[in-house]
Amino acid sequence: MEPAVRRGRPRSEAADARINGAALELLLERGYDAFSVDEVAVKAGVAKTTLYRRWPTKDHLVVAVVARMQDEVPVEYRGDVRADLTRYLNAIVDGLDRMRLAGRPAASGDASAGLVAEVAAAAARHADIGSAVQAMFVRRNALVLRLIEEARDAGELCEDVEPEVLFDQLAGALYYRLLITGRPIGTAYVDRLVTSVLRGAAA
Amino acid sequence: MEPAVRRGRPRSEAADARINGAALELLLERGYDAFSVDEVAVKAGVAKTTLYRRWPTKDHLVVAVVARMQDEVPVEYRGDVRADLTRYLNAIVDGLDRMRLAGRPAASGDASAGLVAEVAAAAARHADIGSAVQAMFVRRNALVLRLIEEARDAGELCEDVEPEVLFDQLAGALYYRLLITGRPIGTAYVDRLVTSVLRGAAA
DNA sequence: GGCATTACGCAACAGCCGTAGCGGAAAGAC
DNA sequence: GTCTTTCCGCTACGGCTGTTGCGTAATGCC
Repeated sequence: MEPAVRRGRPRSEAADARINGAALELLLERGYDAFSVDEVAVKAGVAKTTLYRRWPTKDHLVVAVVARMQDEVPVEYRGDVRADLTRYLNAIVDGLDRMRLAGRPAASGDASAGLVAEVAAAAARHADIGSAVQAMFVRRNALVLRLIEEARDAGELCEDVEPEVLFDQLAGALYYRLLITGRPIGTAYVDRLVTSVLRGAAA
Repeated sequence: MEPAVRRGRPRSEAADARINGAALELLLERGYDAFSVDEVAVKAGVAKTTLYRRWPTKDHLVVAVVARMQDEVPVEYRGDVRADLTRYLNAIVDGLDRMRLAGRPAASGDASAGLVAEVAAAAARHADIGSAVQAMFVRRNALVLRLIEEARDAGELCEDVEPEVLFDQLAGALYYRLLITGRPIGTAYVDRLVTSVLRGAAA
């Protein structure tokens, strides 16, 4: 894809590192609105044009920062769909929780959409971000879809279960509560959700 | 709540009407980014300060415009949960579809988050918008929760079904596809979704 | 070494958001 | 009628986003 060796002067990796550090720090402590590209440039000791040479808009920068703080969630079928899905969903919730903004104390259990909502909005605003976000979720979800298929093949789930729909029910409920209704998401809710979803799918 | 009679000079209702018209038109044809408060003021023939006297930020104005284009979705239990829920969810999808931006052709069936994502982001940015949005959804969803309860009491659903969780699965899947994965949402998908959800809940 | 290419820092700019101050207009309160 | 309160239009402003132009630095290619 990308030519390994590019023609002119190479990008300063030191600048990359300083920008990433400054942007991450400022984004978490300020939130999207008060997060300013100018300030990132100053804090990183870099000209603003250097930032815009890497990301065409503030949205692209923010999404890149958020994407970088996403770590892999282990997905593995260990022979118990209920336990495996519960573990996975709880990991997702933890990941979302870690993306809460520093400023907002977020009364315990409160679902603070924070940066997730900004990423969704950025995806809606810019087609290229939308494609990238979708691709990321397709890749992540593929593992869970395989897990569901394995559980079905192992006889834990009905033959005619639709993995995609089943997963939409699980993940959708979480994101719906996070982004729309703002209701709390705890381990108790995850348990209730998995119970409700699996009741119709269990063999 | 609000004092019916206020003290000083009353707000110009003519200005209200012109602002609403101009804002709605410009928002739909431009999208959130290119939608400019200055331009609304010019198009409405009104000073910018008149706008900011009504809405403290651009986000508040946008959310107000979007809220005004939401019409009531009829919810009624007619004795067939599957049909009733399917009808309701399809109405939701239609409503979301109507909020698509004029500019984006949205390849048939494509879920274009458009303004929905912006409202979610605005809710995450401003606590007062968040509260208002949540209250709106609580009110809307209350009708569907009652529908589910009636169906349960009528013996169509299990005794121990949890209406809130069940509804999260349904609505969540739709918004998840719309906002996150961007996968298409059609009547066929709604059918598959309702089938999957009701299978575990049916008595 | 010389050339094309790309990155860097710096400065200036247009457009937008949101605020502040002003004179004047339209209502209620007395 | 007078006073107070609130709205209106106007102007100006600070801060942010994103762009442009310029001189300079670093790399590959010949």
